[in-house]
Amino acid sequence: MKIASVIVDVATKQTDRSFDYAVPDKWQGIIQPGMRVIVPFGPRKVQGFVIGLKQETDVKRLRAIDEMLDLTPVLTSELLELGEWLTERTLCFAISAFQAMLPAAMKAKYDKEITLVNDQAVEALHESVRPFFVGKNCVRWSEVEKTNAASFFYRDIQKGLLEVVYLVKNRGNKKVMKAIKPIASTEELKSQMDELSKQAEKQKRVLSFFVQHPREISLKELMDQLQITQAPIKSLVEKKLLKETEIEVYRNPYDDASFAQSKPFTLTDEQSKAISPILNHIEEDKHNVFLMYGVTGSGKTEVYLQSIDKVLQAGKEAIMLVPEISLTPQMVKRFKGRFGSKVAVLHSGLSTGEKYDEWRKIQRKEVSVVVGARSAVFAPFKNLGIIIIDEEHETSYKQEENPRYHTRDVAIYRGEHHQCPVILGSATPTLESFARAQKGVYQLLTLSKRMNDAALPSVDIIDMREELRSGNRSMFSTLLFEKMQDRLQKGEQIVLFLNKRGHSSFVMCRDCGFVHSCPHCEISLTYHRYQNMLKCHYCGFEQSVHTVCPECNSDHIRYFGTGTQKVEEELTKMLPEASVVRMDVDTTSRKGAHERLLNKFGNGEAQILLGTQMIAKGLDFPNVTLVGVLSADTMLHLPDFRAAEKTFQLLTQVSGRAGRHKLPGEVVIQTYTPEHYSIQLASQHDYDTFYEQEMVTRKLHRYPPFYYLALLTVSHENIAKVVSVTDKIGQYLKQHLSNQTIVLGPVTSPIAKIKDRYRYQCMIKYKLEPRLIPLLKYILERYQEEVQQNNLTITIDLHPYSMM
DNA sequence: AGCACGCCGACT
DNA sequence: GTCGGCGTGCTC
Repeated sequence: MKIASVIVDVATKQTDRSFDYAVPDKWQGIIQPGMRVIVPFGPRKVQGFVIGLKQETDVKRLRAIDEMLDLTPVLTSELLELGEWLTERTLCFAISAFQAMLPAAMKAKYDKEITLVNDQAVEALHESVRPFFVGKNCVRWSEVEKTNAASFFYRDIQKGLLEVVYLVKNRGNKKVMKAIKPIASTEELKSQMDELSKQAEKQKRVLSFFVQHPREISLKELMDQLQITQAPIKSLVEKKLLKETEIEVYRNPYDDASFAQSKPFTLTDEQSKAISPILNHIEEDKHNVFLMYGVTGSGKTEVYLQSIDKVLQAGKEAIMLVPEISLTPQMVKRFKGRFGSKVAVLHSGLSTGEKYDEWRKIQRKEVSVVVGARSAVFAPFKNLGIIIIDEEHETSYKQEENPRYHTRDVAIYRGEHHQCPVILGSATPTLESFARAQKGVYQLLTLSKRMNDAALPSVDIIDMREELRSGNRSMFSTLLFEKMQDRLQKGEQIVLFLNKRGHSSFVMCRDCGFVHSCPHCEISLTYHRYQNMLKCHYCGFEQSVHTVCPECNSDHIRYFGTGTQKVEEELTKMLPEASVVRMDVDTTSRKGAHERLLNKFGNGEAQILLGTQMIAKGLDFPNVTLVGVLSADTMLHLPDFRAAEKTFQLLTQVSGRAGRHKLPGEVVIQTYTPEHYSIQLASQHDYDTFYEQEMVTRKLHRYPPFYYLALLTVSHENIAKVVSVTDKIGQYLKQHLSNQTIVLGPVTSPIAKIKDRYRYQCMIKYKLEPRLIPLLKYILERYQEEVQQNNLTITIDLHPYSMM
């Protein structure tokens, strides 16, 4: 095969196809589909993926592959096919699909180097260029860019004094260690040993070591073991008896030794009943999707663990997906405890290099279980036996950038390919999944009882309007405050939940109603007390706080709404004896902060854990007996048809943090809309009724699971442009789609402007619309010119999770 | 996306 | 007559 089809790393519509390259003779039979290569592309060099090999091409001026980046393919044939499927299904570029399947470390970085053609050229260089070449003959372009000498460089390049060299670099990569191995036979080593002079005592020791252990060993280890320095080893290397090599070492974010072995539990009757169809499917290599609907604390994890165990016994591999694993070191502990070094962990808390190392372990077949977040669904296993998605309803399973895929869809694709079961687990399944289970598309498995016969916590709903009327203006209701005092006295722990970070949600002038909003985004600024700044949570804009209103000069500036910072302040005032751990994006952004904060709470140093979304899931602390939800309605009023569902899920998940062990748990939910069914039903732990009721609403308003959705968003700096383009697209869709399909809009996005760009959208609701994808593709092509020239962007999200 | 090429106005 | 601005089109 002399010709390779390559997808190049240039994410544009025009280059979203394969380009043919000649395979140099030296790589004939070595280059395979799924490998990364460096190819010349126009005047520069880019990274690319080989997607196929062939003998012939119509291309007249073939160029040759420049470099091979991999010795074995990084994408298996299954993943190459999956990439194609993703491209089609999410309307993304092929290159984006491939890159999403690999760790970020494998993405190329580009740079240029400017080199001197010859030494004499220095004299002729422009005077502002010459200083760069003192004592060296090449300069990084990135260095030049920082200065204003760029144009003089161009001139000298044109004059032929300088030359441009394009570089393609692999990012942070393998970490290697020096190692030593014998290259002579054991006999030879022995005889050489005798020939050494008496003074070469240390060299003898080294040789005798390799006679006994004729294997590769790291230099450091060898030196430690024999209590010697590098010198004697070096001499032996020079004598060509030993060889210095490099071995790949893994950065080990989780030290395997530190995980206590955990033994399988005996399953309850309910668990055994749930697991048996899964085990059957594993035995018979059969694909099916199971929805494991189990209340919080019902022991879903143990079912996962034992299913995976079965898969490993069958010599196959397992993928375990969790929403965001850095949140649950507890989960990692359980998996490492059960499966030890067979487990790789992939999540956002790891550095680029660490992620790459974990990925390499999978590729090199050194592990057979992966525990990880969304992207771990692409783990390059070849013999998959099961895929499990825990907390199936979590929104983080949907990628909100290209390719906009849902982990569940990818998991099912791979499950079909490998003929293995896929398990979706949740206490509050998405309506889509539960409806499919009801229809028999998925097989429903139910766990209705908590482990250890623990009761579900009792829930009190507090009407905050009543509190206000009776004169309580604090953010804690009387009941919640009393209960908090009680727990502190008993030495038990409290979790407080509020899904708003920062201090206040908006700042308003009470005289004229002026609200501080971001000049680049149509959204109010949030006050951050710590830095005493107003911040935009969308674009990062910051400004200092005015003491007088910029509109009317009044000094009646008030801070409305409550964020985690404000609650923390209030807590230290009202309960000075309690130690509080605050967890939100602001306190957990630094690496390892997450785990540190959780440990502080876990080992009892703090009594109160206060946090946003991120503390709602997966945490399991036996001493927590009270959970307070400070404001249950913040989510309910978002412009999102899933608002009720998300509220229900969140309240149920948060409540589930209480009383998971011996001590009974209590939950206090504070709200301004206590009558809302999602709040009422969450307090009664009644998913089934919630499902019924929410389905009625969805049917009425023609939302999923009754209809599929597609969201098309157009953005541009000029509002008139956005409106006219969106309008044209809307018209076109309305004309060409079936009359059962509903095209809504164009309307402004929920956030009308982000980073100085106006945003309009069309929503498409459809049941059966085979022409939708071709039509959307056509639209993208049709507006390609404008996209390129005018900086217009069109984003299409098929099956969106967020309407923003 | 980059990058070259080419056309046009402003200047030595 | 030359430099540098930016619109246009191509990359196997």
